[in-house]
This record gives sequence, C-alpha cells and structure tokens, in this order.
Amino acid sequence: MGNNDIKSGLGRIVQQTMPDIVEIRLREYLKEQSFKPGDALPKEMDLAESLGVSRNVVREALSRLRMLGMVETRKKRGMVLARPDILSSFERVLDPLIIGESTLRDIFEIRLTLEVGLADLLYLRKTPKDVDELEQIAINQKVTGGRQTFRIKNEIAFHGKIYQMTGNETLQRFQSMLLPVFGYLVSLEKVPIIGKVSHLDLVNILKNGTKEEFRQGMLEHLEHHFRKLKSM
Amino acid sequence: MGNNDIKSGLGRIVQQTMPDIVEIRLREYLKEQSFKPGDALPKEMDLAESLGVSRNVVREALSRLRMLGMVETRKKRGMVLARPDILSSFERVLDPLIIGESTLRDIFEIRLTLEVGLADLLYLRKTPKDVDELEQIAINQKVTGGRQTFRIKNEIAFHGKIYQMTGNETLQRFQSMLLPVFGYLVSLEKVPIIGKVSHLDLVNILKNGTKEEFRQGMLEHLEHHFRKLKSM
DNA sequence: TACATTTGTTATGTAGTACATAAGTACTAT
DNA sequence: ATAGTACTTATGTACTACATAACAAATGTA
Repeated sequence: MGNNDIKSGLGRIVQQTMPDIVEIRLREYLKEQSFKPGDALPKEMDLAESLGVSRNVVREALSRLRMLGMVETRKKRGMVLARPDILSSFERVLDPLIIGESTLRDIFEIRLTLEVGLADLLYLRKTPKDVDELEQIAINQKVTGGRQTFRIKNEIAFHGKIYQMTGNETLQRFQSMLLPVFGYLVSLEKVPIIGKVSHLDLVNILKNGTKEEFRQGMLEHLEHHFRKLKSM
Repeated sequence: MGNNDIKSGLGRIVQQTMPDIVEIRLREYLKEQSFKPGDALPKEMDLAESLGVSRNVVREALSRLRMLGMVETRKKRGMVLARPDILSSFERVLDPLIIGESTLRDIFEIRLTLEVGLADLLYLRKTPKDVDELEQIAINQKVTGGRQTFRIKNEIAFHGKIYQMTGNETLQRFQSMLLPVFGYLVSLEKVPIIGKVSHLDLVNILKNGTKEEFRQGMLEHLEHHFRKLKSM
C-alpha cells in the first residue's frame, strides 16, 4: 500500500485552534438561541469575555461567518444574523485546478444525472417563449457550424437555457458555477464527439413530444459521455 | 411596491473591509502563481508587508481560507495550499431554519430531479449485493409498518442506499447533508402520503426491469411531491 | 563514526492596547 | 419643531508582546 492510500484514508489530524472552537460555539449559540435573520448579536467584547478569549480570536471566527453571509456587521449597530446564500460559499472552492480528479468526475456525473432528470420540471414550467428562444440558440449553432470556440459557447448557451427554463434559481446558479469545471473537462477532450440527438432534435421533442421522449432524447444526446464513464 | 421588493431587488451595499480585499487578493495570487496542493505560501508577515496591511488583517483572510480547507498551516513550516473539500463549505450554511423558503423549495426540486435522473448511474454500477441490501431495507419497512419515526428513518435509509449504489461519493455526501432539509420539510407535512409505487416495487424493477422502467417507477414513487410543486 | 540529547531559531497562535471611523443619540439654538 | 452640533459607542485596523510547536544545528556519548 502506497503512501497515498494512507494519506487519503486517514487524513491529517488538524489541531483545532481557538478560532475554530469559537466558530463552532457561535454556530451552536445561534442555533440554541434560535436567532432569526435580523436579530442583533452581542458585541465582540462581550463575546470575547464570555468565551474567555481575546477579541482577536472572536473577530477571526466572526470574519468566517461574515464571509459565509451568516452575519452582517455594521459599525455601532452591532452584528445581525443574515440569510446566507448557500451557493456563494460553494463557489469559493470550486476551481477545477484545485479539486481532485475523482471529485471532478463526480461532478460531471451529477450534471448528467440532473439533465436527464430535468424533464419533469421542464414540462411543468416551460413557456412557448422559452422554447422559441431555445430554438434560436439551436439554430444559431447550426449556422455558425463547426468552429471550436463557437461550438462550446453555443453548447453552454443551450444547456444553460434549459436550466433557466426549469424556473429553479438555485439549480441555475449551480449549473453556471459548474461551467468552468466542464470547460476544463471539454478542453481535455481531443476529438469532440457529437451525440446522436442534436439540440434541434431536443427542441422539437420539447415542442411536440412527451416528457419521456425528452428524457430519452437528452439521454442519447449525452450518451457518449455516459459511455466514457463506463470505461472509468 | 412594498419595502420588501426594494430590499430583495437591490440588496444591501456592503462596504468591503480589508480582510475581504486581502482574501480576494490571496485567491488571485494563488491562481496566478498556479499554486498546487502542497506548495508553501509566504509567511504571514511577508504577506502583510507586501499588501501593506497589519498581520491581523492577513490572519483574518487566511482564517477564512483555512476554514474552507484551501490552506493548511503548521507552526514553523508555514502554510501550504491544500485540496479543499468542496462540500464541507456547503454544509456550513445549510440549515433549513436559516435558508429562505424559496431556496428550500429549489433544493427539494433538485433532489427529485436527481433521483429520477439517477437510473443510468444506478444500472451502470449496481451489484447484486447492493440490490439485496436495498431489498432488506424495503422489507424492514413493510414489517415495522406505519409508525411515523420508523417510517422516516426507513425512508432515509432506502433513498440513501440508492445514492450510495451510484458509486458517486460526492453525490452521496450531498444527499446526506440535505437530509436535515428534507426532515424539516417532511415535518411540515400533516398527513404523510404514500406514492403509488412502493420501495419494494422499485427493488423489483431494479432486479428484473430496465432503466426506463426504473425511472418511471421512481417518478411515480415521488409523484405526489411533484404534484405539490405544481400548486406552488 | 553514528546516534541521542540539548539548545536555538523561527513562524504561527493568542492576548492586549491604542486609536480611527462610522453611526447612532442627546442636546442646543434658531 | 427642526436643523445642526457634540457626544458616545461598537467595529475596523495597527502594533507589540509573548507562548508554542517544529525544524535545525550543535553538542555530547558510545
């Protein structure tokens, strides 16, 4: 067994520092006291005193919560619990160069899973206007044709539009922040392969076909990706 | 137009503090210099001097990156860039009591989307052993029967097992950290409704049926949830 | 020479003080 | 009563000091 196995199996023992502890305590405190967005928090000095640490440490912990959007601070008025944006924290660590290869593949699979599963939301919320716009994108692709950069841009536009049509804002933002990851993966491909079902085919299904047909169509559109997964 | 519209439309102008700026600068720095996991960072004092800020500010920024798992610090050895766990940062802000209602619904939809789309991965990776275990869970449910707490626990076990069977670790962890959210949503339900397709039905499809049948089965299993979405 | 122990150096971790700044609050004058 | 002023207070930033851990070098011993 190589050294790598040990590392990934055990992970490093990280000595908890005071800010770590204070961060956790603060989270617990906010929960226990069932703070709601808008409520005011005690001031830094009081917290430091209660916890028996320096103001410095408290500030580090607060800085973290602030970064996550859990609290906002204003001079003199003190701190207020806020409603964090769940995805912004996610975005911060999502860099294809930093995250590991297995995670990269996981994320790719999740995308495929989502797009095949999207059919129901799509048929629930799609509007004729949306479908028209999607068609325009698909047509544009056919016109501009093969060139690589255009192809990728259009690919993004098409699939992005589909996510947007679901009316699920979180999903949409999730997809948009995954784009760099896919861009990275596509750049690794040497020869771009085109699926059996084209974007225009998908649009036509959306116009006249059923949910099941769309799912099947999307599946075939993405099929070569799934084939690649099989061999991994 | 009510005050609420203004608030949600504009959002608060947040004055950027020095730690905010330093955090961003550090990220840029890491990217530009194309640091790889394991590489050593400059020491705090050097950073503070280069950036023209106090060590305090640098430490706050570093504390944030440390929380996200982007850097690890060890006494004397300095800091090294680490491979962040993309989901742990996510987990920190995922509290059903804090996140807004619309986001809650979005997440719920994402779960449904995922589970319907899972079929392909599932058929790609499932083993007879997995299917047996899943069957056991489904049988247990039938035996223990109706009691509420058991029912929920079993529901979690069943769907959790399915995620596990996909072999996608990220997906699995994602699901497990969403559990509190669903627990919260279920607790809001007054009368639990059972889908047309039971867990045992799904197991049988997994044994003898096709991917398409499974997708259809899962869809009907979750159908009452989709119905609820329609009326929102 | 090889190994164990001690000492020293250095970078991070924590505490504490000081002051700037912004945002309320109370008070005053027209 | 309103406008303007002075005061108060909590956060933001800087600086100093020292504890602690980890590595490095030097010293001592077999």
